[in-house]
Amino acid sequence: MFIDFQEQAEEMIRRTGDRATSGRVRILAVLLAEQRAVTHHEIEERLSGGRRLDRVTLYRVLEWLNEKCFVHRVVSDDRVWRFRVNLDSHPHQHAHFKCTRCTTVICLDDLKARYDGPLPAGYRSQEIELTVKGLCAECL
Amino acid sequence: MFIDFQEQAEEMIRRTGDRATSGRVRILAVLLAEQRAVTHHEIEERLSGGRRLDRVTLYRVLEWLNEKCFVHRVVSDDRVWRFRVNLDSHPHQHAHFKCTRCTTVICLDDLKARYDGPLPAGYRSQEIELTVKGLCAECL
DNA sequence: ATAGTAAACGCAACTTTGTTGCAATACCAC
DNA sequence: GTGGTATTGCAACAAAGTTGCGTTTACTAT
Repeated sequence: MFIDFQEQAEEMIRRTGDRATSGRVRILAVLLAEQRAVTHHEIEERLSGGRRLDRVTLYRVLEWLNEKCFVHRVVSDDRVWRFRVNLDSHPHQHAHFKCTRCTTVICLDDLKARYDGPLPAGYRSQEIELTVKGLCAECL
Repeated sequence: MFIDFQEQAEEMIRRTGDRATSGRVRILAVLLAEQRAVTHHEIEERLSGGRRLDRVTLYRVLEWLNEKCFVHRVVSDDRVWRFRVNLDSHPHQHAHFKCTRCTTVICLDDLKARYDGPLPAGYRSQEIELTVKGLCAECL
């Protein structure tokens, strides 16, 4: 098990063959340390300590991490993307839970989102997005 | 069955007791005529014929229609809200299909979105949002 | 260790989507 | 028709994300 997320992040990034820049390492480390889907804004806050990192760079790194399948995007009704690391034991196809009070998003790993119902003729399903909205333990 | 959506829209609105303004009638008529969830932008286009209608008014009318349960919002990963009329036979809790090529959104009325799996202890589910993404018959 | 080079980055400006405050207008009741 | 108030239109703002371009940085080859 990795204790140092920074180190783990760097190793993951190097394996892609692309450059292990300080921005990529720091951002992925933040995501690895987090247990839930975090917004662009939340990542920015957690990075505020070290060297300045531009908003745009953060957007581009997140897009890159998504391409490399290190993270996945979570959509929400507040029109803000959230990002979460894909651990090995974390399949891409799964549901999310969003608390309607504190807006925290977690992944429901236990469940593989499924849709077995009928689609109109000629339609083909590629991916499922399932969000359960409600109250988390803190807000209940 | 109503042939004139304008007329149907006006009647629906009058029953609320609120004012039947031309904006509300026209917007609801557009939504009644449509068989799918449409974006703010698409509604604007369909209204371009008549008198000028401000963007802001459109936003406010859509919010009002949502409050009155005449329409419901559909979330999507392009961060754009879509709106669809709630016909009587159209329960609020249902799934949506979004074509990944033409971005058209339809409602999967046959299916009542359900999530029976486990939530973490202390969590309570209020609402489900299920979107099936794939290719529609036109784009396949 | 050093230099060359392409990939990333930072900055500034822009776009899209949606919101707010306030004065002007248009519904509806009378 | 007249008047009061719910809506509207305008202008300005806000948040989230994107694009273009010159500068810096990380890797590669020496």
